[in-house]
Amino acid sequence: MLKKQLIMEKALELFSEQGFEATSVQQITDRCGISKGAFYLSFKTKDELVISMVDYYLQQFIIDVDQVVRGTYNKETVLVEFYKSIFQAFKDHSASARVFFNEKVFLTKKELFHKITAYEAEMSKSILYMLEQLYQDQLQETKYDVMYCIKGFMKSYAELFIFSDMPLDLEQLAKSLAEKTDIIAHHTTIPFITADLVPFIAKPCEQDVSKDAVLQLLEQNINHAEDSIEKESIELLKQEIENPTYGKAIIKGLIENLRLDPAYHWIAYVTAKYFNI
Amino acid sequence: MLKKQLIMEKALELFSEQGFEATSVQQITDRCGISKGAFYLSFKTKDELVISMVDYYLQQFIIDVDQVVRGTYNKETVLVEFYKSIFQAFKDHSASARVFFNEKVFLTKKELFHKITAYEAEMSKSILYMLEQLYQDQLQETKYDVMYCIKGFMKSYAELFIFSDMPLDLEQLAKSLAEKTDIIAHHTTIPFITADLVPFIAKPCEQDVSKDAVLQLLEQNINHAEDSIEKESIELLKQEIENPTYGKAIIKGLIENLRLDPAYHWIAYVTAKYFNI
DNA sequence: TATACTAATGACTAATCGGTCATTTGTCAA
DNA sequence: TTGACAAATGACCGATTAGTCATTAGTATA
Repeated sequence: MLKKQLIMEKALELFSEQGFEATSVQQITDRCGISKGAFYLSFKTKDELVISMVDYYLQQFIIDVDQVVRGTYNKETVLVEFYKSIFQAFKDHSASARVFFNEKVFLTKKELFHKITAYEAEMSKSILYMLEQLYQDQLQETKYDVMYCIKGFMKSYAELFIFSDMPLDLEQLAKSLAEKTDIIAHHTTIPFITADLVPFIAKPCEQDVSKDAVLQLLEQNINHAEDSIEKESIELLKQEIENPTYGKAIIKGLIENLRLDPAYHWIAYVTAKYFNI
Repeated sequence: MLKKQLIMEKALELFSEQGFEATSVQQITDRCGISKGAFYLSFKTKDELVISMVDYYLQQFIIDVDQVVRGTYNKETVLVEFYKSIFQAFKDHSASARVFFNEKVFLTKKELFHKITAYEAEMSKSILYMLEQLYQDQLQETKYDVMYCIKGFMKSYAELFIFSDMPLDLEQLAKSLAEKTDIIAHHTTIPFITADLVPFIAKPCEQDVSKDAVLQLLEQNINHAEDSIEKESIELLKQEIENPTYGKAIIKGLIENLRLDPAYHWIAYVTAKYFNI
């Protein structure tokens, strides 16, 4: 498992320097200080490496954003905190941001394109949730437009982090974009993305978390679990899905058990969605 | 010359389907219905093809935007016209937009990265010019931020054109984004990109058009010219650069001669910049 | 020490790449 | 019809690729 992480990190470096197609497995293993054979013990193919990397790096990003959005109860600061966490992530992980967001190296591989699109849709949901909490009914007509503006701000200002390493005042940037977002939200009168357009924009990704998908995810991870608390929590959540027994409090507790370990963040996130918690 | 265009068009199709590195010269020539050898009669290397494509497709885009910005004198409509032309271009050339803007396939090749960055900087200049004309002194502190917002709107909404082919109301989109731009311009109070930050952001590209660069460009194209008017105009402009003689009117006239032929749009654009016309 | 097992190696293969060049094809004027 | 020239071809080359597998190194148990 540690080997996998090493490979993913070094591969990310190389991908961000040279791109995906231009980076050979040999180069990756050289930088890792391992043999080519060892690579194929961790990943069946080069493509599988990339798929794992997308999951590894984008899940973290989505989770961070969602936690800020759902964890900040102060309406005055939630927008600022949102932008701060986004750009802090761009700053800390500029290599993966460059590879996965700005380049869309993987545009061509259908499976990966859908994966990335699905993660982007997750982020859109978090943003929409934030807007609904902030502006409630004031934003009926224009909330999708405001969301698109936010994503545009992100894409545009991310350049500053991705293509240069000059010191930037994150706090000031977050304040500036929060103000812009608030201005747009309050003053926009001409929407473009209307409710009837949304179904066509919504990308081919699971709108809701399906029962089978969650069960499969839990199944996959039940064996990796070493800590007994986590193993038991996963086991119990699996049973709960197949045969609902406990109340919300217990379910939430089990999920929180998982959320404590970064390795289970994603499971916690998805399971919470399934149970609407 | 026609062969070159055929190759560039078919290559663009393949690049947008599979990406640059993943597309082989063989595939390109197969789709063109020519032999591999014939390819190398038109382009010395695969890289040279890509460089030519960047010039061919991005120049058109920059010129279109600049013409709208400088040609629309009605302050009420310039923003709407600007967005309409941008998204019309995205709609008409979604393949090249996908390849050159959204993917940055060429991020890794230094030369190409600088080229694309330079073209983007050209567009930024056009946008800034538009903002200065529209808002004049009202936008001292925040004009760079507004420009970044505009570029963000473009990047975000361009998705709709690039990743789906549903019919969209261009007029409505342009009006909606024009309103958003106007709102941002009027209400923003917290700038992020301040004047002292700009020199660091400005990318390593020729800030002003250098004399030698223009001379070289004219030199290169003097032989391609078939129409005698155009050949003569280029010749005279070259002499004018080396030895200023005529007044603005004559120079502008010579440039306009070139602007009439799409093949010389770019030369006209650059030369006009050199003479500050 | 001997045995059994897994982890790790790197030489190897078959395929594909960008690019070359001797050869063929097509098109003129003579 | 011939000869001269340019346009076009595709077999071929060396280099590189993703992926394999017989072999070796390392480690734990008996």
